[in-house]
Amino acid sequence: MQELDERKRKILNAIIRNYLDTGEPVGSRTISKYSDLNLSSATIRNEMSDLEELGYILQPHTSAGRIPSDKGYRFYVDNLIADKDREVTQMKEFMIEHTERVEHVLQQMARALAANTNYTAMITAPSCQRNKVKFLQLSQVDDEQLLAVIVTEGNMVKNKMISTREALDNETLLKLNILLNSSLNGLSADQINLAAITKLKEQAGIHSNIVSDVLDALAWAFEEDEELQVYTSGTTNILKYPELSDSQKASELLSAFEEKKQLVSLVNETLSSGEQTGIQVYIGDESPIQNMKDCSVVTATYQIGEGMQGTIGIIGPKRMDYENVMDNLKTLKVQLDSVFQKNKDK
Amino acid sequence: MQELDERKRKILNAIIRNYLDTGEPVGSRTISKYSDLNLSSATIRNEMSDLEELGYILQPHTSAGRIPSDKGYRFYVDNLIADKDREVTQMKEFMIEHTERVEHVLQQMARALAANTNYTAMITAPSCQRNKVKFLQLSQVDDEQLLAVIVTEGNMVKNKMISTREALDNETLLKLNILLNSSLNGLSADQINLAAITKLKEQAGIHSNIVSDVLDALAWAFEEDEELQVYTSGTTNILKYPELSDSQKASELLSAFEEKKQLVSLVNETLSSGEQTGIQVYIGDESPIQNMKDCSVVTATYQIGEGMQGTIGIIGPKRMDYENVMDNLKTLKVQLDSVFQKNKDK
DNA sequence: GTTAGCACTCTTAAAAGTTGAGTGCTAACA
DNA sequence: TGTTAGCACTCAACTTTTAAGAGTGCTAAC
Repeated sequence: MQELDERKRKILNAIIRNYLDTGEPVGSRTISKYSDLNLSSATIRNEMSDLEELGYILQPHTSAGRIPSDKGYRFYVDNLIADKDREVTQMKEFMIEHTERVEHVLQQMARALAANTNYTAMITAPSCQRNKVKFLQLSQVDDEQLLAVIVTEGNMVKNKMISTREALDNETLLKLNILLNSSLNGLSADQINLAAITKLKEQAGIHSNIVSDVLDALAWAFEEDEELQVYTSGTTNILKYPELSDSQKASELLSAFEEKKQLVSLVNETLSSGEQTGIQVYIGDESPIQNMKDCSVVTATYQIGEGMQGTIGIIGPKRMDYENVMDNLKTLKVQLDSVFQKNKDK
Repeated sequence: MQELDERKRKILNAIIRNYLDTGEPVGSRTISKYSDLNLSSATIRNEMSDLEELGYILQPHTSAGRIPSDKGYRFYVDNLIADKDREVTQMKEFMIEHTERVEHVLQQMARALAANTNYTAMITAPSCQRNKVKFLQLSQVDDEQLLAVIVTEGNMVKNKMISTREALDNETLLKLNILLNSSLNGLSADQINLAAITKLKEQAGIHSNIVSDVLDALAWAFEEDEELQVYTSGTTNILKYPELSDSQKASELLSAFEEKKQLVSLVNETLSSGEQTGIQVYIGDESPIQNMKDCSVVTATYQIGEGMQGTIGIIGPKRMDYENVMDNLKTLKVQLDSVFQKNKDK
């Protein structure tokens, strides 16, 4: 029924674990001694030969040990990792009791994650696509400029300058603010449709052009959010792994981290994967980002009610410590969930 | 009178220019053929021997060509670079006509600079140390949270959440806003002294604790500004230069770029150097950042009236194209000056 | 089915040899 | 006195050789 019997699984497991440790191809003798199978190296060799034929492991060259193939890693991730109960990590101390700027929390998280794992960490701010406006305010900053401040449910603060022909008087401003708040509060981006906009403009009367600008600002804020808010940390960690640190590959990878836009496709892929509760693992070519074909990427989404969600990701060599990484991600995911939940309850 | 006669200067110049091109030690024969001095390699050798004794050039090992020493580069930068008139670069197109968020402008600038030079670029936002408050507003975001929005003269927007025990009514909020604006507008950080604070609190009456929080927020905003607002681009460019791209050095440098805090000392050094109009060049050990002892750093400050200023920097190998870099910086400096000036005039 | 043994392969590291750019020095020249 | 040609010498970098070691596949015996 199964492609791999118990013994083959044990051997594959042993090979991969060993390779994760050392980064060196692992030979039959090593397994024979290391594992609790009590088999001679010759027997292991036979099994390895089978495993290679089945595509789970491969030889970098004749008469070298074996290394896991992408398929091998995949099997490992799917079947061989024990789902061990995770303890609370020291990350907890980064949790902020009082409401702080979300951006800082995320940057801290990324830092902790990178330090914990020795790989590269990325975190995106919760996507605002279906996020709700909590508070909105226009202020006259100087004669020709209005400042629009937008606060979302998740306590993200956005602001945008709006140029105007001339200053508005206080009363008008007050009215506009009341109007905007009463009309838009509690609405998410996709709830602000044409009908709502038309009605709003109608009510604004001669100031409908300002309303227009505010809506633009709103759209811009949401959009910017989705495109750019990616926090990374530990990008230089990849230099620690010889298989990634040659000039060519390292440069490509680091550029991808610097130009955060590229990371967005990773996020989109993760978000749209349906697998929203668990953890996503992309091994080698499975990754949506071409530059990362020599890496593995592990992602998780964290969620806040109402479909608002963000992504956490770890990028490292294929031989990353999947168990530890997945563990870390799970923990962080839970914590982020609860942080944002708390803020929301307040 | 001069330590170096005309011929030695020419030879030194030729050596450095050649080395900048190739990155390889340059030998006597090369100079003999390449320069317009019409001297045999033997003569050049004699001169080189002198130059070495004087400390301007050095040999990586016996029987290799010569490379410039830090002192050599220094002489080159100070004396040998022609101060050519710079044309308008394509950077102009990044100039934003309408008032946009400063952060974006700076990030764009950094990108352009890095692309232009093939080195790493950094730009700091104008320091707020002596920056003035232009506008300040408190808003009740929800029952327990106030949002303080601060806009400075340079159109930097800062915001900070303030937790309160209970919601304030509209009228109180209005009064507080008026009080804060009338008291603080036009003041710079160092003008908000104890006397001003005491008076302000007095006027705030029972809400003096909120005023306290606002002042904290203000201090925090200014502080954060100074510590973190550094935009970098092209960090991976250093991998293009073999002398910097070995794992060890590259990793140190890239970490410095990632942890932007380290770059702050560079800024402080530059700002406090007095040399406010021109361009500062740190060669090798001259750099205030230890990690950069194998690099050269070129910085410029741009200014906005009232002592508000920021820093632009280029980090690259010692054999960077100083002429081009200094040119780029000068151009950008002028343009930044004018952009901010324009915003201010508006 | 498992294991021991052996011949064979292939990488890696070290050693030895080769090359060539570049120097320093000396002696001759203008 | 400054310049140049010539030559012996040095040293990094490259190539080749050699040796060692890890690991395999296969066969034959248990």
